[in-house]
Amino acid sequence: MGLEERRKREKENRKNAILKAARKLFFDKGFKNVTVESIAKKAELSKGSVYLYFKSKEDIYTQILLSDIDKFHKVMANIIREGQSSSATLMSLANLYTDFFMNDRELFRIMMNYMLNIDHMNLPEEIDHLIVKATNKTIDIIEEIFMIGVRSGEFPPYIDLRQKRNAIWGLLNGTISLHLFTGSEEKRAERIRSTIQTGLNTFLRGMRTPSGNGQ
Amino acid sequence: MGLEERRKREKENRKNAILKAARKLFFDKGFKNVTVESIAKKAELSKGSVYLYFKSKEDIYTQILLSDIDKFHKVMANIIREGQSSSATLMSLANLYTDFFMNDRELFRIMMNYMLNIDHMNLPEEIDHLIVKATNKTIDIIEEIFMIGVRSGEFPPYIDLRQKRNAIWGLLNGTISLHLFTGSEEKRAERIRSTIQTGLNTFLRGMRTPSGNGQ
DNA sequence: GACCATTGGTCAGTAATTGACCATTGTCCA
DNA sequence: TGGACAATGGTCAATTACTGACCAATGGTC
Repeated sequence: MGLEERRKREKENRKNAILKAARKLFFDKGFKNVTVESIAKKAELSKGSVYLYFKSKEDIYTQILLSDIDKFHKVMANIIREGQSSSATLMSLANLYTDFFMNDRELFRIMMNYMLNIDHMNLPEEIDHLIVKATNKTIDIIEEIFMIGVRSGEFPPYIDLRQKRNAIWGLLNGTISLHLFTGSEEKRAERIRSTIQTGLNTFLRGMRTPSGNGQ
Repeated sequence: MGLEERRKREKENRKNAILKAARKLFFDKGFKNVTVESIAKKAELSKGSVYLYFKSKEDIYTQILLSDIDKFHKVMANIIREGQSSSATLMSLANLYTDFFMNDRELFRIMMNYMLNIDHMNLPEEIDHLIVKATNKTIDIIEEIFMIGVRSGEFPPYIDLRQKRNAIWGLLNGTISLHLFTGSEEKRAERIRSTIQTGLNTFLRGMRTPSGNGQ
């Protein structure tokens, strides 16, 4: 409760106000279409003040990305739980993954761009690396879930892990892409979730039935 | 959500932080024993800043008094309700009155001082006047309640209103004085409330029974 | 390829905050 | 009694935070 402490706290608050304003704008309009002036306005500050807290527009952007990637990892970290079937785990992964990117369209767009090598935006090396890592994280987790399923006998032992993993990853991201940037806001969450849920269920059923022998 | 508006809001917040800190200190220690430096510390500001928002220590004090007197009037304003016996009204007045001053000992002390002409503290004329007015307010309300009670037949018509009114006022403030500045904090509220409640009930019973004929 | 609009970034000017300092007052002790 | 001293209300020059007019670079248009 000191005086120095109060000033530090207020600085932190200012910075957060800018980040909050910027996040919303970036995620609504994308990096290029947001002006620093508009961020300042939304944060109820002057443009000059924004530059007291961040050294560039890009700096704001990368700090948001870093913090969101961090959140992403936290969300993904505890997906795999004891005593839950791999199918159920995959389903909860799909739901969490969808929910996360529903609230962070910009990050999704960026990850997709990286995946597709469209546009590396000239972000610092370090950020590049982290984004790639975050992108791969989901793939790794899906593979891990499949391995657990095979080990427990839930899935046949002869499946091609890589293939299944990629199919699921594609299903997830393809569906999200399709819905996230098209159509109206209304009931978007429901549409994505139900599409993914039925798709995933169908796929898993296919894996377990003898006719669809996992190949 | 403009920029000018934000600054205005923040000024208001600063001022309120000072008032909040000062109120607590004044009510704990009394005007004389509080230093401006201590107010500043508690509000996490420098002494200089306090003087940006208030022109003197006394100014802080009177602003708190004014705002508290205002609150007091708001609390007292709606005591009298249709369809409630005068006894019940008196009881709720007693409870509200007690609760109010439990949280504002300093104001109580000041009002008592004024009543007893002990110390007028050199507050501006205007404040003096308001404090006297607030003090008298309670007396007037008690009298009004008695009059309603007489009119409705709840109390005998021959009672001396002034006498009864003064007795109740004395009971209230005497009890609060006794408890508010002595003994331990623990269960103080309960002690005051129960003392006043039984005292008031006894008094009212006395007024209604033929033997205690209201004189 | 000249003009213009837009916008990222700068910086001199302004506002808010600080705390060392001063003047006054009350206290204590010789 | 009076003077040394501590405590504290109030001031103000120095520091820190914030602002917005301005500049330079960029991209679009005719």
